[in-house]
Amino acid sequence: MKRQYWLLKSEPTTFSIDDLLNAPSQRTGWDGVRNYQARNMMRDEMNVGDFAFFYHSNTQTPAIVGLVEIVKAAYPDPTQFDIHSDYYDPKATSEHPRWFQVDVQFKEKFNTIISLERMKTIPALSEMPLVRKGNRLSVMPVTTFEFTTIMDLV
DNA sequence: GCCAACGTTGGC
DNA sequence: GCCAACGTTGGC
Repeated sequence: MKRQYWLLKSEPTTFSIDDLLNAPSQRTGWDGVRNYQARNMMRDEMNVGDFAFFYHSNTQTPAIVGLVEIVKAAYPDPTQFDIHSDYYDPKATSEHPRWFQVDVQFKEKFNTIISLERMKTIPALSEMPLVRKGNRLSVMPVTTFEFTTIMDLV
């Protein structure tokens, strides 16, 4: 199957690339996604073997900071059932889970981070939802062209 | 099913 | 901390 590319946003104060670097097996469940469009992409389109950029949002310098690989396809996000979790969803049941996550594996932490500011100046990246004002999607597709363009900047 | 009110995201 | 964008909720 042809490898697809994605971008995953995370607030570094919640979960950073270093948290992933230091995680057991450098692997984690990408939990907490609570947006239907983002969920649908994870659940319906992401495949094991796909690559995703790790993006730090809501921070001083928003930027792509690394690369991860999807190592487990979508399954119910356990935090939706955890009453003590910030991500608890009272309307979700194990019979009818509402939210899904994938597992990601650390691949690379970039020596050069690719800031949002820089990406906005690159014409080849102008179609990315990321660089458009007001975009809030936390999971978004990246084209092969955009992927190689960004990897050439690293 | 419309749409106003409200809440959240996330850059700045 | 502000606020634009936009998703969600709930009254009707």
